[in-house]
Amino acid sequence: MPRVRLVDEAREAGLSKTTVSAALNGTGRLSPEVREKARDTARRMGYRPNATARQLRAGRARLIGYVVGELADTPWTFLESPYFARLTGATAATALARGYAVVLLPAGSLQSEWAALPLDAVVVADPVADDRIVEDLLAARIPVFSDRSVEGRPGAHWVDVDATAVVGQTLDHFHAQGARRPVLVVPDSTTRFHREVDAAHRAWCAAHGLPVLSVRAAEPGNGPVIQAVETALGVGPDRPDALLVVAEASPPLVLDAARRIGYDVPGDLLLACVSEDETAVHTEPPVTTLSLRPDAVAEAGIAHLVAVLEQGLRETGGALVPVRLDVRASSVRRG
Amino acid sequence: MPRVRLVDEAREAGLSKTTVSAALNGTGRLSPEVREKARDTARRMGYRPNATARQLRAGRARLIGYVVGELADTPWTFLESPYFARLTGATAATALARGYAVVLLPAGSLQSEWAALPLDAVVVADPVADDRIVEDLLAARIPVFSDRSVEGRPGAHWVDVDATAVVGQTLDHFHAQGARRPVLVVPDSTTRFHREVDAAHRAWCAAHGLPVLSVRAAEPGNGPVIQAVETALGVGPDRPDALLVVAEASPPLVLDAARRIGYDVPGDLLLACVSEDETAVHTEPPVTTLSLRPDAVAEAGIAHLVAVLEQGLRETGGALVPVRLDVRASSVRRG
DNA sequence: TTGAAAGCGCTAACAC
DNA sequence: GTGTTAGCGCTTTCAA
Repeated sequence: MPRVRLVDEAREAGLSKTTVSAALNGTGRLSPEVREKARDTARRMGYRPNATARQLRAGRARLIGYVVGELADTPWTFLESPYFARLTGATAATALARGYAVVLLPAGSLQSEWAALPLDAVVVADPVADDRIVEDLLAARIPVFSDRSVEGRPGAHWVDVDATAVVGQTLDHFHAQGARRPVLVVPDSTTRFHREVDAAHRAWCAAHGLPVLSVRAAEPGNGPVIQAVETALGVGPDRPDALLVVAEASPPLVLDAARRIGYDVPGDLLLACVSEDETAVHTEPPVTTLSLRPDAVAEAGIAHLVAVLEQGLRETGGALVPVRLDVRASSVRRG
Repeated sequence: MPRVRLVDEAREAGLSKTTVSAALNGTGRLSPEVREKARDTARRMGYRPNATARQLRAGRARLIGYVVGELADTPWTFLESPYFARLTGATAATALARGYAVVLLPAGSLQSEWAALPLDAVVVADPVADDRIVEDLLAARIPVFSDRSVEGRPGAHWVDVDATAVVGQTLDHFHAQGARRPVLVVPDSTTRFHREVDAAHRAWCAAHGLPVLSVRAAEPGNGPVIQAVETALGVGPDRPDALLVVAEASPPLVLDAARRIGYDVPGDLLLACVSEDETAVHTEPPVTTLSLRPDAVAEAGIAHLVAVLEQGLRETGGALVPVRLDVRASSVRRG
């Protein structure tokens, strides 16, 4: 039993394709009776327009690709990071609300994987340095939306997190709580974000006349980061009095590590993690987090994308999305 | 500058559409020179076939929808669960390898949200009880792939996790380690999986002549589950000697909770969590986990989907995917 | 107010 | 071997 087509239902209703199409789409000038009749017949026959045919006619498929760089080696691990999980969900939801569907693409996918898809644009959530995908997409004249690392390339647009604010807000908060030896833990990755955090940290310390204390985790992921935390907290006679972890590590694990080394949080050590992980709320004490606002990033990105696609917006400076510090007991001096 | 079409490049190469099409698709019988010439011209002009037109011709878009039930109230929170994160990634990767792209759909989405998409099938990862989406899809004659709860409905196919094995393997392991008062914590949800776990637990306890100890968390999510853990471990004079948490809760949080109440793990209490969360490896001691094998579920599901779509496979019994117990120090008696 | 016909870009019979 | 042609199912001028 083949699917009901527009012609089928037109014939059944004794009308023409044109009339039925207009009736169902609410276009054209038709008498109410005819419109009603067409709709009735459609319902009765279970007619559903063929999406592909419509897309062909329309010239666009309202489909956007979504690529994320892999964390560690395994593609898709990214989704296990609360930040990317939320970014992904928020992107899909926002896009859908604007009439665009999102298809998931693995990082490092080849032309052959996405060439068969009618993509209007592609969002590259976290471009991996050596990934060819951005160039390939631009060469295929598919608009790319990514982070600031694509800035300046024709056809590429960006939205990014304000890395300077990340460091500034947290260290200002530590400072206000009396900390004078804050230490930073950040992965030794080539990601633009981590480089910016590092730079912002140096600048902040210089501006405040404090020593630049920082430890780089060998790579992202809980294992290496926890190790780096242990290193950071173990240093010499002058122990740090505050710790900022910018690595999406599990807050309970970081807290446990600090305790194992003999710190009381927040007594001897103020703690804050850049993380979207809700477990931070459930530890004892709850852990202060700095949210990168994946939902806001997604919204800004999709808004930008829609503007470019639908109003042919050409050059814009991109957008820097603000972050949010959620102060909890782990970074508040008891008094 | 409009996009290069097949006709454009045919004219440029001095060939017909047919010839060029055949040359690029590797079909038909063409002289090597002609084929090469066509390919050259295509490359030179930057010709890329229009995906929508191909789909229309082919009759299918090789696009599948992917819907997940929301955890708590917020749609998309699911992605923050390591299980669903991996299931999602594995589904997308497996599907893509088979030539199908996956589009992300929010739970509870209306017809209007997916009707405009040329979906060949839809995967419903975790059907929410009162979600109309499954009926709507089936009514639209779109094949649905989901868990066992759709069993028996025409057009619906399933793959599921073996809930009995989840409970059996873990409790057998506890029992072998000498535990005689294992307690189960499971969310009080209407999810089929949780109901099955509950039933399997009763059956196992009855079969082994042990008391049925269990506590239901008010809902999924770390907060309620940790509370339930506290309740479970606090009970009366006969304290439990083993704890199984089937709720995708954060292993470090569960461990910390047990400690706060005064348990030594694994001294007084053996601990295992059903979880894909890799933080389990990094606690002290590391936490035993039972993996629901989201990657295996995805593979089985997509294999099934492809068989149905491409070989018109009709009735099959569905598949039960095995689970994997990763024994770590938290559930091994010292000594 | 309604209908006939062209055409979106591609592929595959079928003729040459 | 290569080209001509007829659609895939839909929307939309344009004519009646």
